[in-house]
Amino acid sequence: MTGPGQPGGRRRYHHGDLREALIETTIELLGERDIQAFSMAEASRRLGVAVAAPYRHFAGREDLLAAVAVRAAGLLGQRLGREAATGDPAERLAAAARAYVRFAWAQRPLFQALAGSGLDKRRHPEIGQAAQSLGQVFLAPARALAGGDEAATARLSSAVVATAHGHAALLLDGTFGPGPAAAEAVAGQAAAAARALIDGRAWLTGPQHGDLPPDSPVPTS
Amino acid sequence: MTGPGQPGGRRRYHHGDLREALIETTIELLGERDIQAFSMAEASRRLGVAVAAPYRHFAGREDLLAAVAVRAAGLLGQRLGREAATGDPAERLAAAARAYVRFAWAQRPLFQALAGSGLDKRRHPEIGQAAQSLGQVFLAPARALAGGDEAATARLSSAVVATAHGHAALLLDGTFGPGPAAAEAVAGQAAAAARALIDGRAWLTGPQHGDLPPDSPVPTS
DNA sequence: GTCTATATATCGATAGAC
DNA sequence: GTCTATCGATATATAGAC
Repeated sequence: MTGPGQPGGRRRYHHGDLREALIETTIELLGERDIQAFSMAEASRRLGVAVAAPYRHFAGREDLLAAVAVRAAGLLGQRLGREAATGDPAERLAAAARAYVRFAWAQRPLFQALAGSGLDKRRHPEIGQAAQSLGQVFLAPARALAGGDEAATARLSSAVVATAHGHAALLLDGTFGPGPAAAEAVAGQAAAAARALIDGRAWLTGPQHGDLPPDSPVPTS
Repeated sequence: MTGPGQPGGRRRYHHGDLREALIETTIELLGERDIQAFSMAEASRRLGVAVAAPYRHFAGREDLLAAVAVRAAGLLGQRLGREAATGDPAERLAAAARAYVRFAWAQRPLFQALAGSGLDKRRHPEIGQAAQSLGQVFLAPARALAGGDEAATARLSSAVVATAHGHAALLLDGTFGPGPAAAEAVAGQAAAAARALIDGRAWLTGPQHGDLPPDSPVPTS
């Protein structure tokens, strides 16, 4: 769909769904440079539209990134549901942790829009809403392991989510070393850590620590 | 030390250590607005110097933020060393995880400069270097628990660091709910998760997963 | 309704004067 | 070591063409 060589860059967009084109181009750009360096102007330039055109569809840079984050939450939810669908509860929880890290690596730009964009969650409740269903993938097997105790369920689920998130964040960080070789190893580490947490979950369900809110399972900025 | 009311903002700096003043003002600004919104110009304005002055001391925005990150690594290392100094190895590891989360909450701007600034680690090796000593606080007790097995030591230490980091990131994210009430509860959760990981560490030391680099313990961007 | 053209303001960074 | 002046790039807002 690239138009004939206009001066000043490829013009892949003519007239159509600019909103959708902007989301796709943003994902593309997030894969090339840091999310902090993303700009509406560059997205406009790549699409061959005026820099002001996106403001007809998004109030600003934050709104566009929030739309990408919502999309990321949906895709991550699909992947978690797919990879953590079978097995006993412990296996499903470990598979969810592994899938979380795998998604962060394979879809780095999307994951960063969801969990590393610094978006203010209160100004973009649609992200938290889209992420809410993600938490169910962790909560359901945790509930089975906690034997119906909702407080214990929340603590186990939160611990596994935090562990998976921490592994993903440090992997993208380069803390676990460069290169794709580390990715699958870290995903396996996250799954193993989840199994370890399950084995030692008596520490999590003890009465010595303050309660956590029961519905707080997913990163959003 | 505020000078007499000059027009256009408080002038706290006259002639002296501009480099140090910039680092302190940057930390102050990071506490007021998002790190993404930090600008050299605003730091200059607040100090009452020209916008070009900082470039005598820092090559650019990234260099200034990297200097703040190095300072953050030092302070975090001090706090970890202080709070994880006593007790048996399991207690020290759990205390390190708790202290990690507490630092992230209490020194949010510094922690974000260290772990959430998106700095390219390869372009700022001094950050990784400053963070290296941090890893020792986790590695030493992990080594005692792993009985001298270096691969097992690295896996246990990495898992605890990742879990602590995940709890800290989601806490700052707002995922665990707003307000300072959540902070200490999450810190306790991270400590409990560390104990659970230790209890279930047989899962981490199994031969079924790929090795991780033995010296990769700390977040840097 | 959708997009272009344009104006204003701010930021990062550089060059040269003091 | 700091300032003035300036450049290029950017976000935002407005007015008007299609």
